[in-house]
Amino acid sequence: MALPSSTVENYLKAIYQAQAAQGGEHRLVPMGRLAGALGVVPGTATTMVKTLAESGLVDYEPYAGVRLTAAGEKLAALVLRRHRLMELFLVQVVGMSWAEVHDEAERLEHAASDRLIERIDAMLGRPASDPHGDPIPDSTGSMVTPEYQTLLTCPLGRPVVLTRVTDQDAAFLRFLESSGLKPGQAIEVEARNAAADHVVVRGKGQRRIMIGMRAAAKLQVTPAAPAA
Amino acid sequence: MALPSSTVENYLKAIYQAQAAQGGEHRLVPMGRLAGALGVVPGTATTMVKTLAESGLVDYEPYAGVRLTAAGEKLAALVLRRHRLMELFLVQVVGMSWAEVHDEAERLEHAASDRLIERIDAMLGRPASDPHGDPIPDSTGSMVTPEYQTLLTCPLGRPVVLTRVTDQDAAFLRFLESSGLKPGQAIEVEARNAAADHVVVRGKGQRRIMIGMRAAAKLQVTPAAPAA
DNA sequence: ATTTAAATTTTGATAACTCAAAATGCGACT
DNA sequence: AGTCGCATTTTGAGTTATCAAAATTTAAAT
Repeated sequence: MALPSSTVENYLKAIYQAQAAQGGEHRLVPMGRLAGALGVVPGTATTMVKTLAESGLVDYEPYAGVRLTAAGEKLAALVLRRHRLMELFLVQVVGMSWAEVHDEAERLEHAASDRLIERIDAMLGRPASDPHGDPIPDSTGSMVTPEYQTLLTCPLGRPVVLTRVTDQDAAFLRFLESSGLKPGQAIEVEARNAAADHVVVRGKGQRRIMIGMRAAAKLQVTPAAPAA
Repeated sequence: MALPSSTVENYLKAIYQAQAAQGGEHRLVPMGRLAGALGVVPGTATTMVKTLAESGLVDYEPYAGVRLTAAGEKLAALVLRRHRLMELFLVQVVGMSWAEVHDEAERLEHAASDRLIERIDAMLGRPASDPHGDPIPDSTGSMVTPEYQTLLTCPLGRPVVLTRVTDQDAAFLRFLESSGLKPGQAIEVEARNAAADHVVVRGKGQRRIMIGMRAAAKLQVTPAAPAA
């Protein structure tokens, strides 16, 4: 079996992420959603998915959707591993900004050899997560995906740490950065106002920030570690 | 005009390097040679070259060969720039070995953005040459290609510095490395023996090495700088 | 139970790149 | 000058990935 083309890698990655976004491990991803995520028309996605199914990488149920097999899931996880290690490398070693590494990694992930990825992994000290807080699968393709609370669900007035940002849009990331909201930052949710559709956050030692609820749902937090 | 595909970039690079290898700037590269360099059958090269000619990147003379236009030459030089900066980066920053970076850079050169390349260039201090001693074009695509002597043409018994190695074969490079023959090394050609088809070299403070003349022609040197 | 709206699949084309093998042109050698 | 051999080009076909638009299926609404 030949190496998967970068198109195949992108389909697997998109299916993986759509499955994760839907919560259900075993839930089928509808074609329309997949096509949208990949920027192709639905007919194209149908065609490609049928060939992926023939390769044993996905299960395809006509008119219902698609889901990764164990083999497909492993491959997808390895693509994610390359992507996330590359992002962290670009930030920590090359000094690129948090906001601009996603697109770069999107292309480099298909070109980097296993050897290079292994080197980067070692160089960075086998990191557990990338600059957005997304977990990095290990070289066997297994990954722990902790469940975090979001700014919408965490307790009010309690210190928490911003842990993960589940959006790669550069403009959004630049906004967060300019507001001091990067993973690792200690923060506190001061108030939520459903009517105004916003959440009030304060970064430790920073000024108050108001964020729409749609955006707030993308910021995941963990309870602040008690002082040692 | 859309970005050139990596296929187009590879054709331009191969034509550039074939022209350089032929010495003549304006000499035509025959189709057979080009096809061989790219690992395709001659008919494929003919077809591609005709489309490159339509894009104004090359001049094509049927049955005679192909040559880069000014536009094609600039593009080729920028591909070479990405390749060579990437190689140097992989060696100096990532710590990969001299012998293994060529293939890696061969793929990364098509995926790296201008922004990343600029960052790498700055990070490395605007280097003039890559780990093999090949000159790195600047961001406008212009490059100075100094003419060096080789182990076959330099004076005997005179101290020189190994400056450039014009072969990317990993096994050959590993041999050179294990013999202490990397660019920058001070050496001296002790003898040449045409009948035996070999050259005797001694690295400063190292043991004597015999190299076949074919290989010796690929090692370029400059006169050793007089002690300051 | 029909009808209808939306999603999905199918069909027919296209673009980029490639090969195998037949046809052609070019230069060299008698 | 004529022919022979080799390089090159042409032809026909295949692969991968895509789109537009027609046909179909499913599920929801009346």
